Amino acid sequence: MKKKISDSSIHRLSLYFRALSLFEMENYETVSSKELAKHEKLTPAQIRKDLSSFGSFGTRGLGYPVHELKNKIASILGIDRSWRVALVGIGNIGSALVSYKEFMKHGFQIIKLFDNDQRKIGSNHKGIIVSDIKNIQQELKESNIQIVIISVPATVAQNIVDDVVEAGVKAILNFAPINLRVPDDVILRNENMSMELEYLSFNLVNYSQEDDIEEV
Amino acid sequence: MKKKISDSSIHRLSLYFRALSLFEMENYETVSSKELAKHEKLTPAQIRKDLSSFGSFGTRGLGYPVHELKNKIASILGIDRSWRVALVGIGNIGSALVSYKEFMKHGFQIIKLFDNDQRKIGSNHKGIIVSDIKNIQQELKESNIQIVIISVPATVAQNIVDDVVEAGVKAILNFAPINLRVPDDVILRNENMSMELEYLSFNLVNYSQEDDIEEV
DNA sequence: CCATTCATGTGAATAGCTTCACAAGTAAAT
DNA sequence: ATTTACTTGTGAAGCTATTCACATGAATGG
Ligand SMILES: NC(=O)c1ccc[n+]([C@@H]2O[C@H](COP(=O)([O-])OP(=O)(O)OC[C@H]3O[C@@H](n4cnc5c(N)ncnc54)[C@H](O)[C@@H]3O)[C@@H](O)[C@H]2O)c1
Ligand SMILES: NC(=O)c1ccc[n+]([C@@H]2O[C@H](COP(=O)([O-])OP(=O)(O)OC[C@H]3O[C@@H](n4cnc5c(N)ncnc54)[C@H](O)[C@@H]3O)[C@@H](O)[C@H]2O)c1
Repeated sequence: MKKKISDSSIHRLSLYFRALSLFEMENYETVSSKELAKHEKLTPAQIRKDLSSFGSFGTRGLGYPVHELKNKIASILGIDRSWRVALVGIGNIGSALVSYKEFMKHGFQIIKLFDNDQRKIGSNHKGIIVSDIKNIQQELKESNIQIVIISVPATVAQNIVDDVVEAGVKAILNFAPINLRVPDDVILRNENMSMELEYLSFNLVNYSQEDDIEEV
Repeated sequence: MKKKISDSSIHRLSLYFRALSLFEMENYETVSSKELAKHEKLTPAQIRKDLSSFGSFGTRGLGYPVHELKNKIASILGIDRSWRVALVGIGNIGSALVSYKEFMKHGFQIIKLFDNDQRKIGSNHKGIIVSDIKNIQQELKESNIQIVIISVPATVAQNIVDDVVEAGVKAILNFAPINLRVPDDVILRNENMSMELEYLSFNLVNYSQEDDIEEV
């Protein structure tokens, strides 16, 4: 029976991968949990705990082998392979995402684009011809798409997601600010930028230095 | 002494605000924690707990007054006012963010843009003239900027953040995939889209239905 | 070869967050 | 006025995540 890995632990694995990539470029042979922790502002114990749920990768007294651990984490995260990704809604944010090279580097290949705007359908974005949203179910299946990115207005997102789910896609990354309903076997993540700005304003209002006098 | 509010609780406040806005548009007078919970896939108890750290806003037997609670949460989150925001790096993602109307609606006004590309400096984006990055410190101070969005390549992000911090800005939203160092009194949030895709691939690899047979 | 230093891996302890469960308050119907 | 149906607000319980602390093992230097 596999142990359930927490969401935060998964996210930290991404950080470790990123840090290890940098250490590798600087020709480090090994790196300790202490060094990794400093780099990503975490605690050494947490890094060791996180890694220990997947095996023993380090050497006592020495640390972790950079290259090897990086590959191991890539395999754990599933970024040692290629993922077939489609994106729906080639507007402001959609276009930015299609141009983002980092995705490709981590194995996420955007190979299909969908929109409902006649001016966009048939046009070429980074070598991909934009398909008509009408054909989405058929084309997702044909291209064997595994992950779909949603970057359409919130009002139409649920309808599109229903189609995407019906086409058998099991993983969705949503940029529309709306709580989408998907079946239990579909993994949904939301990217909500307003939320992060609101986090900042909350802290500015409630915890910034000037307010301290009120707390006495 | 103020009680420390958890990050997840702050994020949920944003969800409540969004849900209440919808309920308000549908002319609901009141809404129960149960209804809110269903809307955002949370538990009623959690919503009541979250709200209770800021006061008693509901009426037993009836629920919460939609309009009033929405305003109250807006005030708690600090989105009942206007924030002066600057954005650095008018590339793919930067341009998308400048065009994003949702930010404005929640009080985040992007009023300054910076870049180091001569072709972009002086050009007009949504009514804002792009400034030379060289003058960032002076112009941030002059315009009394409170929040800065970083959308430059990771390699130059730390340098820019150092300037931003020196100019007295206390809140930063970073899109570059790098761990930026800021003093303790500066609030930093990172928006990392690769991380979310990696979360999806992790779950596809580790928990999707097809793998279940391996777990027996 | 032995002492010293370093750093992992992991149970145990602690801290933090979520859910439970219920007393208490409100509204509406009769 | 009383009953019924509802829903809040909140201590307490339960659960999850993080940190502590140390036994264990590896490398280095004299
Ligand atoms: N622009 C941003 O920086 C930003 C940031 C965060 C979130 N978002 C969210 O991302 C989504 C898109 O934002 P945007 O700024 O890119 O908007 P946009 O209007 O520029 O793009 C939306 C695209 O979706 C297409 N579209 C509309 N209805 C469709 C349908 N039924 N089927 C297929 N395509 C359809 C449009 O033709 C357009 O190309 C929105 O939900 C927005 O809230 C945007
Ligand atoms: N494109 C995306 O969808 C996306 C998604 C997530 C994160 N990001 C991150 O956002 C950042 C920007 O990505 P992008 O795709 O928009 O890249 P981009 O190259 O299109 O844009 C970068 C912009 O920054 C400007 N710039 C470069 N150096 C600068 C400096 N020293 N001072 C001021 N401006 C400078 C460039 O002129 C350019 O306009 C990167 O860190 C990237 O990893 C991008």
